[in-house]
Amino acid sequence: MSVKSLDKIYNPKDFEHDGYRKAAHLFGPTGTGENYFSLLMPPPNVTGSLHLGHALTYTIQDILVRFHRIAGFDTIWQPGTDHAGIATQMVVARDLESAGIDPKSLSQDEFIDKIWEWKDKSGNNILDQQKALGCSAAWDYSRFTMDNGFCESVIEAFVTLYKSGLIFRDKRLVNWDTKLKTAISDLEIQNKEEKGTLWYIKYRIVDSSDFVTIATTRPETMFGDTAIAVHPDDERYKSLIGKMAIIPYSDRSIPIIADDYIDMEKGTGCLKVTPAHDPNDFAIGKRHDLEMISVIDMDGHLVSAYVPDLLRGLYLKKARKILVEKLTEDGTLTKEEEITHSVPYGDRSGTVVEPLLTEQWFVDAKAMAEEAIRVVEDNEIRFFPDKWKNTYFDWMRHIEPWCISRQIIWGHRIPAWYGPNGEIIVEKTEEEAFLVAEKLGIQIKQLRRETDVLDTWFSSGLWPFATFGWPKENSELLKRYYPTTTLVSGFDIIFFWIARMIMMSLFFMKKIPFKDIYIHALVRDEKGQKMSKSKGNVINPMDLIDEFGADALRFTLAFLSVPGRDIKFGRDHVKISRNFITKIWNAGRFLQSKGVLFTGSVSNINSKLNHWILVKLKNFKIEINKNIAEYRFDYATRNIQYFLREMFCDFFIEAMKFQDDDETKTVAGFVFAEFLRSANPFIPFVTEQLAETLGIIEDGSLVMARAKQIEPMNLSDDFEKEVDDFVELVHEIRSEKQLLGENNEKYNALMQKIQSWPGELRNLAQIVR
RNA sequence: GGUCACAUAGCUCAGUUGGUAGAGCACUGCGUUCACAUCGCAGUUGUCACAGGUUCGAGUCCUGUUGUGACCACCA
Repeated sequence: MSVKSLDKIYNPKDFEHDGYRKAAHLFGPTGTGENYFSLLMPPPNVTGSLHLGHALTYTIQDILVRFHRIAGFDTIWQPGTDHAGIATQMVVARDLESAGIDPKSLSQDEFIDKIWEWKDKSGNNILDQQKALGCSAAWDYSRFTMDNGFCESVIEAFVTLYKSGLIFRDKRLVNWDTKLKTAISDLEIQNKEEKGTLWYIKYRIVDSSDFVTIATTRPETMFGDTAIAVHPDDERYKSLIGKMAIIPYSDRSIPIIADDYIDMEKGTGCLKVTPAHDPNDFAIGKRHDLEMISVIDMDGHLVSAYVPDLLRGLYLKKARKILVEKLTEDGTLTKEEEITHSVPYGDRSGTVVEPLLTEQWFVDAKAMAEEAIRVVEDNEIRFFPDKWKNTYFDWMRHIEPWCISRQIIWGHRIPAWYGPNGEIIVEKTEEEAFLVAEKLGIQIKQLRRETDVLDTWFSSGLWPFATFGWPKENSELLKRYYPTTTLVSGFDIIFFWIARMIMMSLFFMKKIPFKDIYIHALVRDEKGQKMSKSKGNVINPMDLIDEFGADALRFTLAFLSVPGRDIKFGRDHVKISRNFITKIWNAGRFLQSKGVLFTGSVSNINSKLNHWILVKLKNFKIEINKNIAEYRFDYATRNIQYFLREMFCDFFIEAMKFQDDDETKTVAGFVFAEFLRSANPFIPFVTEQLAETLGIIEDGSLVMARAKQIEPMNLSDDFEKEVDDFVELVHEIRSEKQLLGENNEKYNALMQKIQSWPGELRNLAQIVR
């Protein structure tokens, strides 16, 4: 509904805000002009629906984009979605199950088709919600991390990194998710504090009746032990070093070795070393060149020829229970102790993660991190707030090889082929791989294509340049909009995404991907607790938009965005914002009823009142521009409130009721129009609706998004102080009247003063009332 | 164990180079006068966590303590 007259009170439900639809074609880049502003939208997972965290991050991004667009920058806000490998595959599998379909009964291709179906449905859902929030992204340029062009980018990146020696294949200890049956990276692990048991177990010394006692929380892994380690200076065990010990229920004997890593205080001071199933033991194993014996399979069963028949093939938990019973029975287990320790869980699956020895693909992150650290040290890339760079450095300086292969089906398939004798061929296409194979004398039918896919974050890491057409040589978008200007993100993906983008961009583009990184807060509930489905305290932003309007939600989120502090979000805040937006609406109604014209030019101002409001407007614009440039959106919303309420409504509009000559009306129209422009990034729907209805912009073509910046006039501050004094006197008189009534000496004196105020302002004394 | 935050009115929070403590909500009183009751006008509310120090002067700077939270590492 388009309103010509603002004859009713603002209610978000009454307006469809079709200004958004009309302006949508203007959201893309123009490709012209000197300055550009380029912003990447962190691609939401295709599985997702909008939550308040999204609403916050998109609001901040849209504020930046609209602000720069209005200021005349050529602006691109690059949107898209992420295929989110594991997460999506899980959600779709669950969806199929609830529809009575067993995902395992589908072929791989059928399953992938189902995922694409889901993606189309879910992707649109997110898009609609982003639009409802008012996001002015370059929708026509939207990308998906698995669209055709992006697939090419990923292949190119992988092959280039491989041939540069930065991607390698290796047999290492990786985090294995026994439920999803895939490797996952260190970042995808959540450690949880848990109660557990520490078991003390005796190992007999070979050719002796003596024992050595170790303490362990995982007795079932003892069949993979290949040493017992003690500290070289430990007087208790010095004499044992070099001797052999026998693993219970096994005829296998293992050496007792000395290693500095051992802590004499912990447990018994003797550590069973299981290199294939523990990262620290793996390191010890490497140092001492120990055998690595795997006794756990990829489903989480205890397997291996070294495992006694009784336990072989059982799930770990079951095997542990039986083993502990047996050991207790025959006195090999001497002590049990309750302890709390932390246990690694898979982020997505929620099951215990097993360190397993498998062949995987890795990125040599250490090599790539060097330059990525330097650009932040040298302030080529800056964090806002600054403190986050410490978090970044901390991780980057201790970075480990990044495991990028996943044993799932939804994702970018690794472009590698294996020959019959362990040859590895990595090429962009099958044809090229075949050519290489021929040269090596390998028959094509002997080649086996890698089935693993890449970690989702490998493709997301290419987002800053792949979205703009890389590796195409002639990409105009890449030339014009890379590097991007700013990145807006939550702290939770500094490692997952931001660090990877910086490393990838520096390698492939030889230039930083963005100059500023704005890290926003986490949205919590009113009590400061994390919002989660299980707690039932999740607030759906769409409900808030329905009830209070997107403008109110946006304004609230910006208002609460204090750097370095989490947001405690309550719906009362949104209501307050809605009330303020009503205030703007009503100011517009008043001006319209006064017959104000909004297109007049302002020059040769005579009235002090008008001069005053213009100075206040100028200051307001300076302040808000400064605050947005410094990412202080909380201050900016306060600027908006203060100017509109205290300056414009409470004094200027009230004064207008006694001074409504043509000059004042022209100034009022000018000031209000300029206010709407400044507030538009925060309050797009209502400002656009008002601008259209009041004739500030041409009807039917909402070019608010491209409004010309009107340079602040060269105003002197001459009259500012006098009117400020006058305003203060008005407050003083009202206060006096309220406290002591109208018949007292002080009140009379103040009234006398205001009524004999020299010059123009005397007429405004009536404002006291 | 390491790192980083935070602690200001009943509540949520500002306080940007050290100079008489602020806003909104809540609460109290008044008010429907040419926008606005989704409102206006006016008012009440503080050992700025604690203890020291620097300074003419500290919410602000320094040290320590307590409490809360986050992240990283370790966990035999």
